[in-house]
Amino acid sequence: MKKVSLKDIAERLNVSKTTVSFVLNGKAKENHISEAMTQKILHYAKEVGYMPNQLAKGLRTGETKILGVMVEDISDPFFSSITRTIEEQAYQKGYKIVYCSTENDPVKTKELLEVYKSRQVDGFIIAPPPGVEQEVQSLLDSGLPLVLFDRYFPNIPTANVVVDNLASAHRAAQHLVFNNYRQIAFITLDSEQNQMQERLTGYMKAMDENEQKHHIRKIPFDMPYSQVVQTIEAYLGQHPFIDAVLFSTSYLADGGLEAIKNLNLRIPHDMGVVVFDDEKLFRLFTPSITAVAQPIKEIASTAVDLLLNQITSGQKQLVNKTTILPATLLERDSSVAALAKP
Amino acid sequence: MKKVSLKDIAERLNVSKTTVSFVLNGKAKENHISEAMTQKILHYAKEVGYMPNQLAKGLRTGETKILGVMVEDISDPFFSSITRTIEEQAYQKGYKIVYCSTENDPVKTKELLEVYKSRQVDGFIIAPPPGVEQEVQSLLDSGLPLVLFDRYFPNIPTANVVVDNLASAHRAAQHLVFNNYRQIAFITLDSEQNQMQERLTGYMKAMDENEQKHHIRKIPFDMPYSQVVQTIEAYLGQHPFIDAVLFSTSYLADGGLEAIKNLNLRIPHDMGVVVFDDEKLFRLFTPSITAVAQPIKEIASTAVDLLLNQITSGQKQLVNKTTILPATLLERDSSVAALAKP
DNA sequence: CTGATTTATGAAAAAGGTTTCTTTAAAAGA
DNA sequence: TCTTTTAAAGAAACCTTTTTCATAAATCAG
Repeated sequence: MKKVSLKDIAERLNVSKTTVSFVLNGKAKENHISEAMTQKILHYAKEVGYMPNQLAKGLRTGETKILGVMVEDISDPFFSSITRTIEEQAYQKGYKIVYCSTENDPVKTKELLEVYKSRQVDGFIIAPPPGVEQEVQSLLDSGLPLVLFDRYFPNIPTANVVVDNLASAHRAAQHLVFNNYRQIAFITLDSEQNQMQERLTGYMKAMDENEQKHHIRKIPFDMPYSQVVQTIEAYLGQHPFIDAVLFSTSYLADGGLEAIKNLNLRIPHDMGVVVFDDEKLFRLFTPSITAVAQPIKEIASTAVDLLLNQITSGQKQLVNKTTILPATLLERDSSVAALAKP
Repeated sequence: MKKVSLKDIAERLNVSKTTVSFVLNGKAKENHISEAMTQKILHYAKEVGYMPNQLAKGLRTGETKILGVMVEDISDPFFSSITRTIEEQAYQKGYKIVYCSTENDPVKTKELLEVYKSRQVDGFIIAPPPGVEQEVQSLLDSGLPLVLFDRYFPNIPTANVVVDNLASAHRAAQHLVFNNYRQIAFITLDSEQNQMQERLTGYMKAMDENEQKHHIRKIPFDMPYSQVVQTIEAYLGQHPFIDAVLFSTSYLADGGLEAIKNLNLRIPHDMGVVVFDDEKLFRLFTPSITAVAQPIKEIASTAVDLLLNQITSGQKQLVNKTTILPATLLERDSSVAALAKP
């Protein structure tokens, strides 16, 4: 049951490795291998269950058929469903993926990038943490196929796929205004990443247009969950006039919902709620939670398509294109006017 | 900025590849490389940012420092959090992971196994689908380090890590009995996998001990979500006397909760609910959902430890050990007696 | 001073493929 | 009949490392 190599086959059949390699790679015809020989080799290879060693293959050809995927945290529902779709799409096209969680840590990310490069992945799909501009630029310079998603660096000409964060946040905030909420808070991460900045801008724009005050609370990025709950609880406690909250990420939303529950505030009567990123169970909540849903499948398959294009077309053409997809506001009970102000 | 190889360094420094390799692998001393030479090489390697090609290294040494992880579906919260912890643990010990979703499909799984073998992963952590006994046995035969989790094949002597499914299900059902529910249904997957069988047995044992009738509904494995909802809705509609449900997986639980909502049944008054596998948001539900929580971290780190032990100790010793971890019943509002029968 | 060690380094093989270049024999063209 | 093509297959280089073995000089024992 030991694994059989191409050399083994060649020796056993008394032919050269060359011939075997040609046949097994479907290049028999163009290299004038006789039909008899072709069949003999094919048959024997199948019989012994030959599988080429991909390391050797990758070493020689420079192609590994592996894509490196880097997300912030694979246990986050948003990222895990994106990754799932990426995996599916890539698999269909004959690619495997290796992935990792960056934890939004630039140091870890840089390490991981080196690891992936040294494993000669054929391309990258990355949700980059802040502070890795240089590394991304250098990937680009070395001509490595690369797609960023969820966030990107505006002054690096990569291929990106994101949702229209500004418009989505604006729409979400506007929706709360329509529903008669008058003191709308925006709870977000203290982050310079562009998706967060855009969501913030969208919120502020909506407030300005409606001549409402800004109520912005920025939570440090690495704060553990229990503290997030406490922090939001304290914030809402100290600002009792706030009658609605827009959460910029589902991580914050979870903490926020817990805080609201702890404060015994009734949704949507005492507090309207809209959340960035839908979660499977939000629909089943009582009341159901209004959410901005990103188009997971589209994001993932666009990213894969863009990447595979770069890979196959020898890159250097479709790059520097930011694909902006629309997000959907799922209007559910947690923000409904009729319920809010009877 | 092109990548520099060991050969490049050797040529540039006018030394042999051997010397460079020894130095860079910390084997300078034992191979009598002079301190001056050592420093020169180290310094230059750092200057040009040398990173060894892992493909070549793996090809030569047979070690890749990569672990293959196969789960049913990476977008399932249970599996994604397990995977996250596996990743963390493995990373700390210098291992990277490649993972894939088997979709519980034996054919896809067999393919993937071949892929991983041909990439020479150092070991496997697998939640196996049904029907891959032969492949698992052959992995074992070829001496490949391997750990199964979540489910396993009782007559294959692998290392396994699971929770005590029988006792957990028994405890969950018993808990419903204590809370005065009298017609308790068990909604599960139509699956021969041993974790499902054990949960079923645990439920039946509890019913028998309390002289209650079995109400078992098996849902086909590959049924799409919307149909799951319909099916459960129909089942509960046709069996109106059922006053509590134990769901054997969170996938079914999601569908079941939606069905219960559609039927306008009040939890826990009209229907007690206990769910296998906790989800982050169950705590925040109204009413909060009672769940059997598996010890994610322990499962993952036990699996990694067992695997790494096999790898480093040249395997063949700790194998054939099934580690059974306890699960926790998180008693929340969806199954509480006082609320149920006022 | 000679033979045995030790020190410091390099040459070459090996891992398992792919690919370019040859080689040999047969077929085709002149 | 002699040269040119083409068919069929093999030899060898190459991708990048690791590792065994060899070599030369220096040191040491006697």
